[in-house]
Amino acid sequence: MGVLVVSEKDSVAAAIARYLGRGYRRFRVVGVPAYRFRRGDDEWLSMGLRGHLMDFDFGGELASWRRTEPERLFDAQPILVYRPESTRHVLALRSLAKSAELVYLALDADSEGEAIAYEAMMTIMPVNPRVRFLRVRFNAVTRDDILEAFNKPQQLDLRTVEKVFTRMMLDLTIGAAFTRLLTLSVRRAAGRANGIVSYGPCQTPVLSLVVRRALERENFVPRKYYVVSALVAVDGHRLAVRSERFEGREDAVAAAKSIRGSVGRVVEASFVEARKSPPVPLETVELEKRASKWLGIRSREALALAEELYRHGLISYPRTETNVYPQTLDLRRLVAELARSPFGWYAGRLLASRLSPTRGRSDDGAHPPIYPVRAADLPDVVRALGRHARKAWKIYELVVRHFLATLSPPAVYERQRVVVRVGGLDLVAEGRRTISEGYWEIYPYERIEDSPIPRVEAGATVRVVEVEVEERETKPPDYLSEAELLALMKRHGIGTDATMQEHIHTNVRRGYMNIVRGRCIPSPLGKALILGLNDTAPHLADPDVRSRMESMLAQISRGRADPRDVLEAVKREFRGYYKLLLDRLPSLSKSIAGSLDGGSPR
DNA sequence: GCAAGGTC
Repeated sequence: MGVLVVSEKDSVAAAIARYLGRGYRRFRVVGVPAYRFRRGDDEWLSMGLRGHLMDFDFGGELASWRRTEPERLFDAQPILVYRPESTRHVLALRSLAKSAELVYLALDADSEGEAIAYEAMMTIMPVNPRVRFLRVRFNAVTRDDILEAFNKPQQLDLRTVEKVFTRMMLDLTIGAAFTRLLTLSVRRAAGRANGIVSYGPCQTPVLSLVVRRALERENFVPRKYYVVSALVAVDGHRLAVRSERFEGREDAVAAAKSIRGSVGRVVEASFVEARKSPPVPLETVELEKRASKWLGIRSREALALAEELYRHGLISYPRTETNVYPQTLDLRRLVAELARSPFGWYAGRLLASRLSPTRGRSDDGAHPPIYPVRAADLPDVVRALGRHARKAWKIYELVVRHFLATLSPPAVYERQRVVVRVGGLDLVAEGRRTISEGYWEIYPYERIEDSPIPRVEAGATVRVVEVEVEERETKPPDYLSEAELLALMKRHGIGTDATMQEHIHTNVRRGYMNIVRGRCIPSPLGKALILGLNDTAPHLADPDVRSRMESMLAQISRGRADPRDVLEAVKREFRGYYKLLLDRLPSLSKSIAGSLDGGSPR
């Protein structure tokens, strides 16, 4: 019998051939890598796609921005077409499937995988109408998981396919309708012939988060406040202490005067042991946040570098929302492998202990967390990656250190707090002292420097040695950092692990914002767009539009809603917003056009 | 030329 296994990417196709067969041969069909092996009496083939084969688009008249009124897109039916860039994979798939009797759809075990499985099935059926299809689902590309999945084949989940296709149609319809409307009217108002003013249910809420913070910062009015700071003598130590805030200078001065040269008592002295747990296994968004915060590498570049490292077999698949190691992952073997790396001094030590990894709470069902696969040093990475090597090494190092940290003990430190009361005034000193470094030793990014205060006893007498009033000012919030933005996107459910950094980048590409030293600074255009939308149809820029849409879509895969009903309901909602925009279009486009002085949309 | 989601 002839059997074909279709997976989402070449790396998985190769792994399947390796685990299911006893030896395999790699070959190419129309340039696409494929694998041949025997299993029992059967002849098996395995090939990987490159994600989706198909996409929705507007055809004919609907493709014309000028001839079609954008609002008409809400009534139109987008068509499913093959992506031009997947031609070779379509041909290869048909060629390999032509004589198969059974096709295993071994795409990733997530929603997109279900849709891609359907696309593969649609592609094969015309050339081989009698073939049987089975769906296999595994949530880690390990021998055990894959063997088990093939022992328990399942059926394609058509409801999930419908959910994904509905989302694709909605995103296209909504994105195209608003982008065309905004673009054409802003061009008219600005007297320009080019430039795009886009709207999207992910990109625009992201921009809205950035603008919101920028406005908070720019509208911030600093306020002066005062604190009494003093140096007190206690038990032969000197201790720097500080009062709470005073709104008025006179009150602070009076309080300072009242304690000058006075004697008081320690009313609280707590020196308590506290622990900081090591991080949970690494998922994409965390990698991006940490790279931005600690390495100064932007999310988009961090993911691109991680992909390079993955392609060179140095780390596991970098697009994942899972932060729990699968049971089947041999952690000890990985640590042993890392013992040969520049981090071997630490890995070797871990090997001597029992390995108990931290664990998070999310599992995307398709990929394990990001972990190092192979030991490498800087020269190895330079040989493999060439010109990107320096930054790639920093990412690799982060992945290795993070992995080892998840297997390490917590950091233990002493949290110190002393309150002295002089007259009626409480003054506080806080400090900390490390007791045991724990995972900080391999994960210095999170290390907190010691700032110990002397150990004193409650009840001890204190004498004020020096006292002064400090004038301070409340500080405006900083622009949103990229790491904060990623965290907010995750919280609001905007985008996926693989796309979050793209939504940020789309805003940069469109000229809506810039990232300067890790901070997101909106441009006048970006601000004008968000302020304009907030004035006319605020729901369009609401950080929660995406998650509301997603929860409606989820009803489809749960079998609780008909896909056509969801499609119509969401379109009706957005068409309502479209009408609101139309009503105020002249002033909206004028204000956006006005923001373009000196800059232009891209 | 529009979006967001896969993959490289």
